[in-house]
Amino acid sequence: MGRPRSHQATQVAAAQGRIRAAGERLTAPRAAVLAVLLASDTALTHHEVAQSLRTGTPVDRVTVYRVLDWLVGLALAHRIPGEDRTWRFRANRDSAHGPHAHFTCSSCGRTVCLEDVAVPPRVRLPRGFRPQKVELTVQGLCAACH
Amino acid sequence: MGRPRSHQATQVAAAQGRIRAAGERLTAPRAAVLAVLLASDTALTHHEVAQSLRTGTPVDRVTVYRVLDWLVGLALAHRIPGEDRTWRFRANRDSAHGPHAHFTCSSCGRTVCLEDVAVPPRVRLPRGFRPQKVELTVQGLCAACH
DNA sequence: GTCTTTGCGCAACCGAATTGCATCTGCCGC
DNA sequence: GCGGCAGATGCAATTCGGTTGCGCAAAGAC
Ligand SMILES: [Mn+2]
Ligand SMILES: [Mn+2]
Ligand SMILES: [Zn+2]
Ligand SMILES: [Zn+2]
Repeated sequence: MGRPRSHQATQVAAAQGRIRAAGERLTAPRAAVLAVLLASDTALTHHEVAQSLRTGTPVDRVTVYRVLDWLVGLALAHRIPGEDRTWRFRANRDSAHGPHAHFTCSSCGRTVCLEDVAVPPRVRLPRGFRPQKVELTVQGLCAACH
Repeated sequence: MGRPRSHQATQVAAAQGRIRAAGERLTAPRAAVLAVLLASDTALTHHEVAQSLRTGTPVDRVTVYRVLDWLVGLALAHRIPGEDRTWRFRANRDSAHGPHAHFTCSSCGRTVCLEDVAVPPRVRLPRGFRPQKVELTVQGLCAACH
């Protein structure tokens, strides 16, 4: 299901380029993890990432966690909180991508970015409250599970 | 900090009334948990609820979980997903309360309902996607942590 | 008061994520 | 190319929020 395994392999070079461009230390786990994210059209859990790496470049689960965090810190990926209390990760494609909504299928768990749905720019808060981040999440059934 | 302990005690009668009105079996843990929620002006984690019950009516943690779920099922409370992967719970005050946004302080963790901020009623989804629930969460600093 | 149904407490369990620490390795300076 | 060192990895153990199974207790119907 999904695209051929080769797609992920072709993303390794792209991943290496991005890591180098960020002026960061290039390692096999980092390139491999980022390549997995780049090859996916849905946001992935750490578990799904580790699974994808089983064949080819096995990476310790802890390292997967650390690399994902590191990617988020560098803004090479973003982290999406899930109703099931697991983070999901997606590579940031274009550098000019703003905060957007997310959709999670309550049946299959697939999470996709709704890139064209911006989060409400202004929310009325109580006096003295200062906003930092706004999260807009839609739960429902995806086209496949419909 | 917060209001006097007595406030929680005064809510026990109110809690009993609500449970009876729902036609459900009345037990000490149920009334105690709901009373804690009613006495709080912020949404509480299961841990905070259990903590509140330590003195007075100690309730097993599993029972707290089950009662909270049960309250949500009866629509006597609602559950708020948190960035820190813990649910928070708040009693439903007025019967006519719709879906609303929530605010979580990234410093002290306090979560409040933004009752007057409605979630976006319509979100543009990909073809074949069917929405079920929309969650709007703001993270930032509350007045106390500002 | 008895009976049945349902909730409670306890202990064990689970999965996601984190931490501590020893070892390894990019990559900078030479 | 060749150290050397800061920083990344792997492994084991741990934390933490939440769940499950089951025997016992008690609510409330009669
Ligand atoms: Mn996204
Ligand atoms: Mn609320
Ligand atoms: Zn689906
Ligand atoms: Zn605060």
